[in-house]
Amino acid sequence: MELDERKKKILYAIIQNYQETGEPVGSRTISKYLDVKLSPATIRNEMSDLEEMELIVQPHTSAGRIPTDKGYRLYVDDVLSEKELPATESDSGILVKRVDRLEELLIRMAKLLAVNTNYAAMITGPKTRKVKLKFIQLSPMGDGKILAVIVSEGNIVKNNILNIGEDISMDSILSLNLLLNRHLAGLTADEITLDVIASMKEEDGEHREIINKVLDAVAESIRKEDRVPIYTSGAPNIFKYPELTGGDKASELITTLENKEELGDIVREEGSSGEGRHDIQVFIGDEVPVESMKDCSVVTATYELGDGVQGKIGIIGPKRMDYEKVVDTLQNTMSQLDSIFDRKNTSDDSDDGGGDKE
Amino acid sequence: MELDERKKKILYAIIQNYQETGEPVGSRTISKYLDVKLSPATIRNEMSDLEEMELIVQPHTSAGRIPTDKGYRLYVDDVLSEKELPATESDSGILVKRVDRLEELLIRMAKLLAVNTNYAAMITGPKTRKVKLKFIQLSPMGDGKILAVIVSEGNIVKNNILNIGEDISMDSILSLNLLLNRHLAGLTADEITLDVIASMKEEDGEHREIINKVLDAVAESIRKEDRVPIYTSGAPNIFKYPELTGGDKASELITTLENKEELGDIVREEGSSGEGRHDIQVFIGDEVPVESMKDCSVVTATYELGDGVQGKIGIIGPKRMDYEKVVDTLQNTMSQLDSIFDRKNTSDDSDDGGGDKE
DNA sequence: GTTAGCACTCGATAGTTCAGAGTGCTAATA
DNA sequence: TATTAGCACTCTGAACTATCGAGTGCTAAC
Repeated sequence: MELDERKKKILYAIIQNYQETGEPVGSRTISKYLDVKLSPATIRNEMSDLEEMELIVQPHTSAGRIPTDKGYRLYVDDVLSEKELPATESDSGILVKRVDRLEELLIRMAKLLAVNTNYAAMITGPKTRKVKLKFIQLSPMGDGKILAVIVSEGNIVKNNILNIGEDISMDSILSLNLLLNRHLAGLTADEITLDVIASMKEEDGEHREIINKVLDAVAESIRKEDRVPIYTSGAPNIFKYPELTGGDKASELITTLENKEELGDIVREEGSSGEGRHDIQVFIGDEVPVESMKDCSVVTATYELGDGVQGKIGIIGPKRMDYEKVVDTLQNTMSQLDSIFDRKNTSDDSDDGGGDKE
Repeated sequence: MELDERKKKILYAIIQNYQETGEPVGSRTISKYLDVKLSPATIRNEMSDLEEMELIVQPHTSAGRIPTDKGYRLYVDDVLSEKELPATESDSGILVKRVDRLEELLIRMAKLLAVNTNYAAMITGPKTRKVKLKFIQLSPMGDGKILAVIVSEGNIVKNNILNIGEDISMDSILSLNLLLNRHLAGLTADEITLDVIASMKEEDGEHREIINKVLDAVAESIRKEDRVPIYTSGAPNIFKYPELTGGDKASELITTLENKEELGDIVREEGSSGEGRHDIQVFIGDEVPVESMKDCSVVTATYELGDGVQGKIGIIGPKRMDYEKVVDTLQNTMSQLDSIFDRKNTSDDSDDGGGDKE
């Protein structure tokens, strides 16, 4: 069967209507909704065809129709591909201020997304293994411990406390700092191999033993960090959509969003429709690789903070989500993240750091 | 009216029964439940009295009784005051390993509490304003920025990126480091007043202007940190208690737990029943100072990581929560936190840092 | 090809009935 | 005097029924 222009129009009308109401939509409604004048009966005939094509279904006889995953897929692919890059700068300026710390920025972004879209939002930290090391700074903490501050490209700062077991002289610390930075600056975590460490060990002067210990600890702590953090926000938004809260669904969804482990499956997944810039992907219903989200759709996008530091951002909502708006919002957010980073050098004053989040 | 021993027994039986089932409990049930033999009729008479005393109520005529807030209060005060400090070391050893970073430790503790109790858990970071500064380490980052690493008593590490606007020489950094540590080490955030800063400014040698800038930035970033972070875990546990999920309750609760701001009201509150060590407090129903939690009870405790570094930990559940178990669990957790800190010096190897959480 | 008309289906809502749990009261009992 | 048995009464929740209305599919007319 052919999907002609009129059928398409009707399908989209159904999708949009269902988007707003969450109720199955009938032929009479569409008849009034469409710009061309068609009687309900005609619509019914067309609907019957659409149903045969598996683009819409009836939840039960004598209810209106709702779109199937396949119907959504068609709509999403079609409508979103026509969209130009919006390049609307909208409100970027207002939101981004006094934030210098990545973690907090990401959490804030997620929150913003959730509020703007009325869906749940998730965001991952950047994959740090591909980020270049800027410098390392060791400081003695007493008690046989050393504080290692590791700063990477993009001013991503990490603290590790190394437990060496014996105290170390100030001189050794200083020469270690020099040694480390001389060898490691500019490398990514992936590039810091055992060979590199070994060649550093060759070079050290006195205190060979303790220095080796420190080197090993530093190397390990740099290389270990492979689990990217995931933040979520707006989980309670799902309560706005009755189709997501029936039975135990709400509970399961909230659990998934709180635990976050499974969410990793989404950001790892290669979506079915790569969408140009920012690599926007749409998962609809069963396409979502998380069991508790088979009634949801997820839209993800990739942000990049220069130098290949990239992460994912995602919106989780009902299948009848407003895909257009979500994609717009995501693209906007991306632009913001990009621009924050671009003007990083000219950004304003200091801001707090520390392991706090609210 | 007098609350004699028998009435008390019946009240407690009602509370315990209701705890298990979540259903109103009738006279026949209690009659079978009690160790002494009493007919349902007798129980009914007593129940009638208890109702008059506002310790129990009927949700409707011809349903069993459920305890009122007042009834719970009596029970909690009575039962918990009789408890000895358990000093059960139980399973502390297993859980605490390879954690050296406070944030992660706290999150893990919250998760553990949530899993063990089947309620929701919250935990605050320590109040850092009262923690003594151990040392400060400045490092140049380029682009007119300086990384300030601030280490406090208890190895609480914070990074602040200071935006000075102009680059600064290595020499200046070194002398600044010396200056800062000479003046500030051992002081708490509260003690670092404008006077202290002023006296440091007096002392500097050359580059007076830029050094003043840095000093101001450092001082501000130390003093600013007054919002303690709050972590939660196990929010989805509330779905296990139907009385918390009726209507919009679940949504509101989850929202509160996600936003966390309001939770601050609980930890700030002075509870009505200070309970000896660890300062355990129980809020029942209306006593909870958060609107969306008027159907809940909250049990909080204070942990202390030596040197006055303290924070709060809390369990949020239905009013029919198992108070005894919760208090036990909290006390256990406290002991663990204490002991972690005690043996901090002998703890094992390094662990990851970074702003990650899962 | 479109539309009007009509019989039909089915879900949701409201009303009804009914069984069961639980009560309060009264009178009998120890 | 305290306890208990007995009984009438109340109320909830589940099951069942009737009804309404939205929406359909089909047929026949335009």
